[in-house]
Amino acid sequence: MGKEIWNGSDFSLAQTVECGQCFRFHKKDGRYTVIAGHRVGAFVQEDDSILFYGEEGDIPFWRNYFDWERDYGGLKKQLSAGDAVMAEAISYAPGIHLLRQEFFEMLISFIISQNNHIPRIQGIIARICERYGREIGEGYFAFPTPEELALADEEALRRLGCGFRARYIVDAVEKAKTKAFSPEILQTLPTEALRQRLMEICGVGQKVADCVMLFSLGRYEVFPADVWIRRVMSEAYFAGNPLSARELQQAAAERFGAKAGFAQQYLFHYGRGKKIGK
DNA sequence: ATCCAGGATCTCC
DNA sequence: GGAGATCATGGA
Repeated sequence: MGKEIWNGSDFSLAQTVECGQCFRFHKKDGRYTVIAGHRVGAFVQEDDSILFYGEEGDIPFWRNYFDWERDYGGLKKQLSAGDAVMAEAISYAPGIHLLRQEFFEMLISFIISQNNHIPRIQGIIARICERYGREIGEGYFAFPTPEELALADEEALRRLGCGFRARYIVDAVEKAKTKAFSPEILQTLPTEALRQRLMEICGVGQKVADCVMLFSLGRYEVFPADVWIRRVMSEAYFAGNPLSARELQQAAAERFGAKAGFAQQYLFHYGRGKKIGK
């Protein structure tokens, strides 16, 4: 029997897990098994109640992981005010929370994400974990640490399907082993300096850096702009006209300010789900 | 089968 | 500093 570990509105387990921000979960008749770092937990949602099946001691971790303490009701109200497109995007999936994921896992995962499909990204990450991560019970594998993934050379990563991203991962792992790229040190940097530091890694451009900052370092003001976000922003606010990266970032900053990262996730899931602009 | 994906890099102007 | 080709791979 599951233990109720959360009860509240403004949260959907399915929407949060399936909106494209995390890649390691399995769904089986309404029950989501989520793997985060070296932890695995299973969850079922019944109305506003979240039931948990897993290690009792991990509950504080999962409460933080799902970002349950934040006032999403107030956040959504603020983002929707005077913005019909944003309001529609939020109503499309009003239960999305931004997960608080692990730094190294996000770094490698979003390097893999470039010019790639989400199902394929999930497959590559799963193979990396099975090959280099340690087993954490009944067929589940932790995401490898930088030291563990350092055992993989470029050729081995290519065999797992990484393609041209293999050498990017090698460089990312090499840097992630150094203190300068530890999340603790990175977290001391202001956002722009942090972005530039991450972009020192070969294969990390602004989009990947922004995803890492948003999903693992709590930089909620950043606005990762992928193909779907470009389409949605173009359709929603610029009458379908293409816009430069600078124009897009400026529009997001003006409209969404310090909450741009949340806006981005609602817009991304909405645009991708409804194939806006495609 | 052909297209394309939560882009980044390299080249060339 | 901006536009265009190129990069591996396999799901759709």
